[in-house]
Amino acid sequence: MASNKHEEIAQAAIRLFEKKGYHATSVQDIADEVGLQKGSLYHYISSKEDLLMQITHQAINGFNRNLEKIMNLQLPVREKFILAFESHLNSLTSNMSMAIVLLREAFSLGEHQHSVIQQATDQYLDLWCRILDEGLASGEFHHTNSRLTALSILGSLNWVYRWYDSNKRLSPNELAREFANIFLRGIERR
Amino acid sequence: MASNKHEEIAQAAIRLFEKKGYHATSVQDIADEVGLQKGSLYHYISSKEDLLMQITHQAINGFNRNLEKIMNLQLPVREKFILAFESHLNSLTSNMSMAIVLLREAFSLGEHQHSVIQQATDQYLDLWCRILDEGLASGEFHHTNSRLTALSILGSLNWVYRWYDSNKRLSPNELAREFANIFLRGIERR
Amino acid sequence: MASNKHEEIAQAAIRLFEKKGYHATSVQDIADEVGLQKGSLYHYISSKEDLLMQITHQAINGFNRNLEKIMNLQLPVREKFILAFESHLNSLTSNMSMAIVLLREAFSLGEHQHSVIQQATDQYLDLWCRILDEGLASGEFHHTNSRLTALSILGSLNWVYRWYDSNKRLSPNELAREFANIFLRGIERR
Amino acid sequence: MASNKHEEIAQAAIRLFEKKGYHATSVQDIADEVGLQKGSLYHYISSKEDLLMQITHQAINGFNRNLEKIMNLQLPVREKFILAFESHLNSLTSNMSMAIVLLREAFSLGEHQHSVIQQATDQYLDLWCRILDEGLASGEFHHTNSRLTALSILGSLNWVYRWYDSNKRLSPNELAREFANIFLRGIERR
DNA sequence: TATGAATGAGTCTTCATTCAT
DNA sequence: GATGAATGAAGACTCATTCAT
Repeated sequence: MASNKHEEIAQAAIRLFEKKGYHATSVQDIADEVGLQKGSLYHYISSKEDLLMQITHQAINGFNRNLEKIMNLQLPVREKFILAFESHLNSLTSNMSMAIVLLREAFSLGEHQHSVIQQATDQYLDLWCRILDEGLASGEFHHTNSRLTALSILGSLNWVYRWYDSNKRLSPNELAREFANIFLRGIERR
Repeated sequence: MASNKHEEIAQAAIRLFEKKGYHATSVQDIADEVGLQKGSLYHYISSKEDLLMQITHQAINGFNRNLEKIMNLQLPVREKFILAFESHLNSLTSNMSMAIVLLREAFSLGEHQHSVIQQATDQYLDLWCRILDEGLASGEFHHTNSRLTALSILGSLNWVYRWYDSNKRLSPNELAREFANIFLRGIERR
Repeated sequence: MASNKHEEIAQAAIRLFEKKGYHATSVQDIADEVGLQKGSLYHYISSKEDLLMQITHQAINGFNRNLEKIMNLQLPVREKFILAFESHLNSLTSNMSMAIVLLREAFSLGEHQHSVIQQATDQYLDLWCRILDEGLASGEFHHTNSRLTALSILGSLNWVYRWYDSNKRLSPNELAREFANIFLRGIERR
Repeated sequence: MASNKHEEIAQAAIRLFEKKGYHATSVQDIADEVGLQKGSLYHYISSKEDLLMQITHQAINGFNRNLEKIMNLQLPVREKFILAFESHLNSLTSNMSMAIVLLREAFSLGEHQHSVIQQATDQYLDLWCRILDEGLASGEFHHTNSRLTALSILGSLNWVYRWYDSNKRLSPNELAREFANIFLRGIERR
């Protein structure tokens, strides 16, 4: 379990990376935010990049864990499908900054680290494909290229951070249902 | 009209910004790519940020122009809708690097410049909303929150740069039709 | 008398200073090697430089003590001369790392500390001069500038750490006799 | 041919590396010495280590070149031998600072770079061995382990930087002859 | 138009040392 | 004795930009 300070630093980094971007955030900025000297940070992190890695890793893992839980439920595909939308948007909006860092800044990781995140992201895509394939197998969904459909869905959902305004009327769950409906109509057998 | 050299520089910048990201690309990198000295670049550009601005501006303008052309056609909404998908994906894939810079790096612009791009992006969203509203008015599409639907669509389409592989079987137009179908089924009246 | 821990730390420092050099060795490195925390080291040492001082001091003292013992023997100069070579190379090779730290890193000491070492080193040179002068007085050695000769000898002997390989065929005593022979022939009266 | 500024920087570095040591000399120190900003130095050097590399490389090359010239002369071995001593001490004392950097600081180079210098140093040793072998072949020198003898000689000569005071009565050539005599008597056939 | 020298602020990171617990 | 958090100065190096030639 990470020390309080470490968590505090991570949270500060998330805030700053979201607001200014990874590259535009200096280690000094983070230190200031936490009230430590630049050098002192290095008791808790090994490098700025490693900090980004931890954040993005934690973020993608959250998405994966939540979707896996849903996959394991004994429910009609249709309901799983809707829950998946809800899960994604709840993960996204409940810690929007972290999600933004994942979606926008992971690219700044070094090749190796980036590939680790990429792999976890691919896993997430697979989970979505599995839902679609289940629906196909059960006859509830008509035939589609499930990977393409999943990518379409994920695009819609991930784009949300670019425009979602949490003070607005739409709750994450409401939005999830709106989006789910569009896609459900698009793929359900009539 | 931009001199040849200026265009050459812009192209080099696009390539590099796409490959390494805006911040990770140095002015030196660009100069090397063009075969000029760092200092000489400044005869053609006023700043690195300005270069990014020009690229993103040109990119978003391309998207807007192409979609406007389609809007002005005298065609059934359904066909306009499909053409819009094709237009977007052709713009995107025909100059993927530029589109990537737009979608991924515009955020690195200063506040003011960024807001200019944002405005053009909002315009683009409006065009999509207009298509959906047209369909609603003509009775072809059933009632939806058109802005939400447009955002869903744009999310799907813009996400494409994250996974699209031009060497793969799917042409931009094929992909456009696949995506259009999903959304058409989602919003067309039965 | 130094505690065990203190000795352990000194030994670790010797190893590390020899391998990486004084400047390139961090206090952290030493702490790691001993299995202590950085902060804990300071119960045993007062500073990194002081550690170096102790090591070099101990080293040069060893050389001096051993040579003094030989000087006090009642033996023909010729034999003392040879014993001196043996003494030097035994001191050097029996704790090569320490000798290397003395010969290579003493320069990193602050001015004052360095001068203390320098003084002890000068003493060592004097002992060698005395041997040569004894030989001259007894008529065994022909006339030379004894200081110059001593410096020549010490150069030969101290250079040994740069190339001596303890796994090689040559034992320190064998090497001592080889070197002693060269110089004996060089200075002995025919 | 190196620009003036580059040479100026190298000279400043030599002075500083000699006086304070490589590690204790900061890039700032060098910049100050040359009257440039820290950053400006990097127009001329690629790194501090590279600067050290250049200096040591140039130094060892000087030693090698001079000794090679002597090797190619048509002279009795005895005279070559003496010339070699003179050559070494002239190289050493004519640019003492540079020689000191070579002898004392080359160890601070990274493994790869250090091995390059080491190789050139080994070559230099070989040249000395060849002189001794020539003397052996011609019957002028009696049988010795030439490598050991060469190492003994080089030790004597390289140690000189530790005590030689140029304001003192002894010129490099005089010193060379003193040293050469010691070793000549040590190895010449009677 | 093109150069390349120069800047100076800024980057991340390291490190010897101190000190409250 | 031992810890480990904290410091603060210093480290090498990068970079966008300017400008005299």
